[in-house]
Amino acid sequence: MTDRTPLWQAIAATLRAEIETGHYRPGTRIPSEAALAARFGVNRHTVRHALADLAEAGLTHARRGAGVFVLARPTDYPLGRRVRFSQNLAAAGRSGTHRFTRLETRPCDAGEAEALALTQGDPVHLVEGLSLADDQPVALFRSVLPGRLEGFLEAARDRQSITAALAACGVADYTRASTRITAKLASATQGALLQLPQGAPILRSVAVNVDGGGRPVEYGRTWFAGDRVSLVVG
Amino acid sequence: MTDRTPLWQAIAATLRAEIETGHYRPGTRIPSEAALAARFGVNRHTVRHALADLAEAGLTHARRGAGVFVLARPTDYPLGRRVRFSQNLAAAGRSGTHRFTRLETRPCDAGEAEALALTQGDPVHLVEGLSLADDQPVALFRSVLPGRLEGFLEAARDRQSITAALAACGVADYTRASTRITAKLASATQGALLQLPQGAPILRSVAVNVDGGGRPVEYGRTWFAGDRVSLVVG
DNA sequence: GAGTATTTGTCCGTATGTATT
DNA sequence: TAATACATACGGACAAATACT
Repeated sequence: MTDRTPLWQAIAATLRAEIETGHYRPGTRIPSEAALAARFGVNRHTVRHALADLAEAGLTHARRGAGVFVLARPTDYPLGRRVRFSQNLAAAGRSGTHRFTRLETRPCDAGEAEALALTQGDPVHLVEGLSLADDQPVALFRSVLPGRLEGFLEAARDRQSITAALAACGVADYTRASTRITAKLASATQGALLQLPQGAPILRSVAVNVDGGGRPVEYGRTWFAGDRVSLVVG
Repeated sequence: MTDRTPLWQAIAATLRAEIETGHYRPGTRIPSEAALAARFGVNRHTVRHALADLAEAGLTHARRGAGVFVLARPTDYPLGRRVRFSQNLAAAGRSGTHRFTRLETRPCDAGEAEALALTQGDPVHLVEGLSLADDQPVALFRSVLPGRLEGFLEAARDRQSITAALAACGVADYTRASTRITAKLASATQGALLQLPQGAPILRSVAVNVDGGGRPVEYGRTWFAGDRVSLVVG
């Protein structure tokens, strides 16, 4: 019985298995195209065809002059009605932390006013920061909360958690009213903060969270490193 | 009472309103920075600050040497447990259609086998196509379905609908088991099909749909034009 | 900083088997 | 059957980015 599966598919399957069993670990380099061609006894182009398949599936990424690297499997980031950022990464088996880079109270602009059902110029609390998974930046966030929540900023600074700070302000529970997700390209500053090249793909999510009574309590925008995160729905 | 809202915010709000009321239509150019500066009686840099705000919000896009253009409002694409592609765009008040570009049955590869709980080489039906909203391409999709669904391809061709074809094969209802969303850059071919430049941001969603008994019936991958679609959760 | 070797990306070509017309 | 198109596989050459000395 002749084997009719193309060579490149067989090679791709072999490499895929070796990545998934951990023989080639995330972040490490796999052998060069020339080395793989020698190992499988095929032409370099045949190896390239297989590698293209892996890259298309998001398993590897080639850097010219450097080699082909195994990508970390994107951190799953569940999106549900009752999702807390800090819990997500913990659930994914990663050490998830975040750093607040800005905490202030100021008048809101038109967009923020619309999202939070306020009128322009009303005071809002602003929290900006950076989410890290295993010490690697995965997301930038900017949360805007209505100014009626007195003492929110201090609570956020002390507890280093938006959820805990909301609880301290009497908002014990809140749910995700809606989330919009679009793809953008990283700006220079976003790229610098997320340690991505400018022009790298990022996911922008815009979410409005409401309290038990349906009143908006948080207008959050988050920019995820597109290749380090996958948002999971359902 | 003195007005304490910054000039640039007032200008941004004015332009935002003019875009949203349709005074400036998607795809068209808004007046030059110099013209806007003259209109509002401010320095060009103040106008630039306002325009930067609009661009950051995804309303406009500046092209050096050409001008500032109004972007089409992204089509909202709800993601729920029981979501049908064709219904989405209709619900968004747009004329949503899709064209199938490929219909065939062939042995599955390793990744498809894992997603559908099959073994590699088992026959699967493949449906590829293009989703259009108002005659503008918004998404590419590739659905893979287990080969045990006899007559699926013919049903899909006749009815031009995956949902209807599944119903014809006895799968009356199916739900979204999980969806993963990541951001990628458009490849050359994706860009050509979606009428986007290569390197434009796209959303890749990978979904597995299951029948009532929890058996996988569809492994669908969709690539959305990142700036023409926003996925809505909740 | 300069120079060299390595590695991937892209192009040229050739040949063969398979499926479609 | 013949012509055509397509996928697969191999070989070579050079460019571009990177790594290393």
